[in-house]
Amino acid sequence: MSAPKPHCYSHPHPAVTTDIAVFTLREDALQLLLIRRGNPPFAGTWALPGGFLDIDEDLDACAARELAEETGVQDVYLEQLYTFGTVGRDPRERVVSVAYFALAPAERLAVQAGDDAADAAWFRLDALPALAFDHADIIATAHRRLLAKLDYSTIAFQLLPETFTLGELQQVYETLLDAELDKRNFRKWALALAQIEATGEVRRRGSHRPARLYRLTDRERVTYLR
Amino acid sequence: MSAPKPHCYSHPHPAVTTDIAVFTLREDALQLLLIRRGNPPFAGTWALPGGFLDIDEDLDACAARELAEETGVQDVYLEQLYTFGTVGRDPRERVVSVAYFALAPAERLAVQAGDDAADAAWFRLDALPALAFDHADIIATAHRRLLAKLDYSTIAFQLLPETFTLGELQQVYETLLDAELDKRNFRKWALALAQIEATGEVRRRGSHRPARLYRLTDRERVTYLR
DNA sequence: CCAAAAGTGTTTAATATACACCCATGG
DNA sequence: CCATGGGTGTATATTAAACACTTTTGG
Repeated sequence: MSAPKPHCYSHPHPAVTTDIAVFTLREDALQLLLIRRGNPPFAGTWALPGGFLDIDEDLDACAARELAEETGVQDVYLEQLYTFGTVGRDPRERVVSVAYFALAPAERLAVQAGDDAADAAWFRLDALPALAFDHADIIATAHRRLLAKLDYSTIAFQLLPETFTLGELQQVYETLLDAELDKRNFRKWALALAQIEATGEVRRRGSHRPARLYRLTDRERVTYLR
Repeated sequence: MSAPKPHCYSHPHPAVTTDIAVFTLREDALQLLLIRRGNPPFAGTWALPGGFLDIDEDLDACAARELAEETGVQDVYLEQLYTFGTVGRDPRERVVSVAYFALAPAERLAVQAGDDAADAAWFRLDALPALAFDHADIIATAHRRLLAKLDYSTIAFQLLPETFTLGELQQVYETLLDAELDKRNFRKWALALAQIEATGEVRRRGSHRPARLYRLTDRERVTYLR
């Protein structure tokens, strides 16, 4: 039943995996992408997408590949989060997992279960199911990091499509911070960052004044403030 | 010549190591602890202390153990930094290194080469020797993180002994920031943090007014500001 | 008495917060 | 014409920065 084991070392080696916490904003809520595990351990349980590092593959590449294979999600903002390696976190063998977190606008996310995953779906962060391994810890760490980075980086812009209105940007911050912000102060702040510029276009949506569209000046780049 | 290789897996596993960047303040400069490698690869070259993860050992424990074994340094503030896993960063085999950074007051550091290390010594951060592997990258990342954390945490207090004067605290910040700070503003800020309290004792050193001693209220704890 | 670091407040500038009305559109 | 979200400025409060002299000690 067991496969041949041709990869031998003079001292024991842990396995190395990546796990990815992908956040997006859907239905005015912060949501997280999970897969339902198709194989043991924890078969049938929801988990972060992720998997084993190929021996000739960089860590970032592994995260991007596993995410694409298991969920169909590609070309998102990916950032290394923290490495989880507690003994016993995986019942099969010693596994050290390099966790990533990812952000993407909901528009760009065509999710489809693949590969190892029986299913892939979005969950509101405030209504997560039971999770495999220590993935609840990883998610908590990722969420903390995301909130901390709001204060001193432009990371939240990664949750918006290429062009967006100031109202949409404000909604992103309001959802993430779970707080209402003053419209005039927010706009002053956002424009003073000098990270966005008007495209010159407007968006007409609904029966009200059209909204000016903006884009990042330094496209797809997260910059640090202060 | 080669050892037996009794540890076999059905797919190839990278090796996992920890490397530790220990900072201290000595001679009014930020200094880093390096070891001279005793064995290939890079035998004779300076490198960060570190080594292979034991299969039943947590990552933090590995960092603490390797640091103690190779340099004699114990009981320092240790924090996971970033995981470096570029293919080819170690010529022997695929190695993923979970890097840590550490801070300690110079007083507590009785450095002695051990184990794998032919020598252990402090280097000013602005005068580092050639380094093994990608350790120059790790050090640069650690230094960036240290400076970033100055702004929003009490991490710098880890570079001071249990009791210290406000003048010493100011020197820590001035050295790290490479800038002069206003004494009155600095003291106002430090006391407003509500992280330190006067011990009631004073220190007499040199022919001038004795300085009040302070300690952290929440001892050995790094807190986040703002 | 001299040198050296410790200790102490006030004024000014910069930044952040509070707050209310008109605009342009679709239906 | 009305409902809806877009767009705009000023006054106040808070926080940060600039700045100089007296104190205590050892030698």
